Amino acid sequence: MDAHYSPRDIERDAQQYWDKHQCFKAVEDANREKFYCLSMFPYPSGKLHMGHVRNYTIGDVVSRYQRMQGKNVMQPMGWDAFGMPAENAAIQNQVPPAKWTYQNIDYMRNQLKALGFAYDWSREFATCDTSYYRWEQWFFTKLVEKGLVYKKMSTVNWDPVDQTVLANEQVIDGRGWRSGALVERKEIPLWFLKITDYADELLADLDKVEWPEQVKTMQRNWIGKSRGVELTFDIKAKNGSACDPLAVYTTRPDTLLGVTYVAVAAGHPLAKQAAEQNSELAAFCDECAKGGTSEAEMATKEKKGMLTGHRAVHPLTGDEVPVYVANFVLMEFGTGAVMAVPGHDQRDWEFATKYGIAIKPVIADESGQPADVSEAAYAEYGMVVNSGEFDGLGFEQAFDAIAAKLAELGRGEVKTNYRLRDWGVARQRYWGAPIPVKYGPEGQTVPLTDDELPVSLPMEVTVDASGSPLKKMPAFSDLGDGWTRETDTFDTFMESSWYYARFCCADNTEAMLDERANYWLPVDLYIGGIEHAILHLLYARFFHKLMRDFGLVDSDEPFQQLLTQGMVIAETFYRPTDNGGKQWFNPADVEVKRDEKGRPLSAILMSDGKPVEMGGIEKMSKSKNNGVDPQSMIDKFGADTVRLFMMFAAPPEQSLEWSDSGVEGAHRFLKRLWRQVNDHLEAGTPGKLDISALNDDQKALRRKTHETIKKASDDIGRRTTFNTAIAAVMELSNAIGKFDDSSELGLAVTREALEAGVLLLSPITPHLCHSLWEALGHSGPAIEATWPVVDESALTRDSIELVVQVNGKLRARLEVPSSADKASIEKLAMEHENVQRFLEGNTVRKVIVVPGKLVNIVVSG
RNA sequence: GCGGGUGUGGUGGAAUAGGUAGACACACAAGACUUAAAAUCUUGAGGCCAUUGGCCGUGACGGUUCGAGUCCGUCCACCCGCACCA
Repeated sequence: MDAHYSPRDIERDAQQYWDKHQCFKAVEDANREKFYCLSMFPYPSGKLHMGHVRNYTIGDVVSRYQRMQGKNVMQPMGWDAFGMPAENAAIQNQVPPAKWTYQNIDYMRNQLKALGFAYDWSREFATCDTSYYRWEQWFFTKLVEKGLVYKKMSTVNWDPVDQTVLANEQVIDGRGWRSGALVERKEIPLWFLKITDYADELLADLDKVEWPEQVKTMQRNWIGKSRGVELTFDIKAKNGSACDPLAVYTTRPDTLLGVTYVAVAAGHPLAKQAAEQNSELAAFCDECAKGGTSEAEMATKEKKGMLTGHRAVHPLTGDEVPVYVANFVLMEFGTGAVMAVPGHDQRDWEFATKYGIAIKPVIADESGQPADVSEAAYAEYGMVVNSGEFDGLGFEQAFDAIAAKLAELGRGEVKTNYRLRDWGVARQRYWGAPIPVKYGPEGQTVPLTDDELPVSLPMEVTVDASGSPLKKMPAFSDLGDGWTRETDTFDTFMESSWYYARFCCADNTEAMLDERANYWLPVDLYIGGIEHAILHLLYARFFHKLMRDFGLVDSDEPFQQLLTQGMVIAETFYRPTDNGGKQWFNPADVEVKRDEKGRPLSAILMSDGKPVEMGGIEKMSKSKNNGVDPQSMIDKFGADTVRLFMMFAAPPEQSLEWSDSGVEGAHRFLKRLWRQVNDHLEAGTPGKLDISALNDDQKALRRKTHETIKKASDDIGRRTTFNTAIAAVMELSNAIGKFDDSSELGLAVTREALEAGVLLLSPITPHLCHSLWEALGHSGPAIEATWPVVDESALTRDSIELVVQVNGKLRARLEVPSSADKASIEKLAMEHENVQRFLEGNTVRKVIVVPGKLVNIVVSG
């Protein structure tokens, strides 16, 4: 072998070998246990960033490990290719989105190949391929037939200057990112999928998957199943005209007697009616329509309200309470109105305090007295008070009694509610899959038939910032005879909701899915960023159930096990632009000045030497331009070093602030391992590994070898903590370095240690290990080798170290025979000189012996 | 604001079921090799005091326990998500 480690050559050779032998082509085989390992496919934004490298290395390590366990592994890769950045690039650089996207794909595919990921490239596709989205269009028309699709009015962010719909991301401080205009909320008709029909199953089936508990919790909270009461207040209109009763939903009917006002959304009929004769109120309602639609924006903005002049009649007491319009109540959530109990809801309390509305406590605190609500609301459950016939009841009894009373009066009923809302899938954008619907001259809405599909997106297009280009293309939208085509396209979450299934049979031109999907599904391990914990994963679960109910797949859930990778985050840098926006600069182009403790103080752009603002540390993204391109690191150190360093930096689930200091250390380790194998081969030919003839040092190294196999197997196979597996192999390498024995037996022990180290590392640094395995004289490639097996007999020790504590503080270390019993350990511990010092003048109360670990002597004076 | 998470040396992190805090690295320092540098190798190191050793120390403050980085409570900081970024 070459005495010098040259990644460029060995990585090329290994990749050529895998390619030539089609090592990673996955073939269905009913007789073998399958393992479908999937990493979330990337948006082709231009270049890979470190978050991708982390994600895909994790997937590759697990795939290669499972392969060495004898599984039939499938690891595909593709492109989540529709989305806004392609349109933004088109506006900026006049490149058609398709061209831009496919160019990016070509570049990024090469980067993935250079990193040596074990993908079955024969299954690759991009979601912007007509051959992919045509099946999505087809499936959508089937969902329309099943009644799972409907159209309704919905609110979007409207930029009045650019005359276009904005994504939430494009609304910054309530203004359009490009125009700087104040964003308005606008109602337009949009297509929805009935995900709420599946809310209960989506909740219940979380119990069937092996996902991190935190992700399940987030999904449960998102679905937000609650039991409450929907009730109505009669309305006495200001001008005496007739009004429909006002419906509200509450999970706290026990506090019903504490209602002191009700609030409605600005778009609520009651608000509109009141505003007709009240210009001040009309102005307030207009103001409520300003700003973005995101929930975060709603929840953080100042709570404001205004009296409508209407009065609401309490359904139980008959008391009248005022009706407000409030900017935090939204028409599309629930009934568009809320009852307010300022005594027992903090938001209501703040609103009541601001507008001088009465606050009435109707729940007792721990003392049994009405809760003190003078400083804050009391939101705990407790005994009902100040509520007439319901006084003295607890939460459950009060809930039931008040619900029963309302039902008896015909004023309300118990209702299960979900926070989850139906999925709006229509986007007013060009670069997405066209929604396969047409509209007739008499206002008909008709899904396209099979022979009218697919609807291909026109590729020749001019994109500007003002609305969807499809709307301006009669060649696309005008079907003749008064018929027009839908110009909205699908939410890109649609494509990412079923791509995992299409990978199983990506070459099928006759059907969306075939039997191969049932061979591979569910995905055994799905790996991706924690930022997808709710939306993408929930939509994909929903889509899977839709496909199941359509007979396309057998399973209930798409992803059996989930590994949520922590974000790779980096500092962001920007300069304000003239229209109030921000121009973001890449960390690679910025120099940061730090104080003596390493904290960043200020930053300058290297190209002009002028300062830039620091925008905080955030996940690497295209929009904030803080993605670090791995390419220069690959070029300098090779793929194995980048993979090793990435896996060594932190455990997968932890977020990771990017810094490339330390990458040299990872490279140094690989060079050392290379040299160790080389030195070993030059030292002579090992003899037979005669275990019974080993001396103490040989036994010690052999024990280290098998301890390492044990730890690394557990770390990779069960814990997925690759950093500790790498540390263990580094320890083994250090032990080999200190082991100086070139006897035949010594070389045999070293050989066993080196071979174990090479195989344990091979999922992480596959190219290097491919070469080393060959150099160690094996005829088959490392990827065909089986995972090393622990020899339990090598793990035994003659003596072990125990620590002795007195009152929990470490006072001595003892070397005792492994066979020592508790009594003799206790005796040895007591006799230790330093322990004696702390026992002196004290009485021993208790001695705790934890076998193999420690002795704790509890004393008191 | 709401939901979910994280917080350990100068830095990344380790401690897996409540039992030795700081494994393994990075950076740093000293030494070896070298005309020199790089590379490589050896050694050192949480802080404070000290001779064996001691005291303090895992974001802050409390609690449970023989024993807490780990469990519980309150608070602080940061990260992720909040339905049109993907």
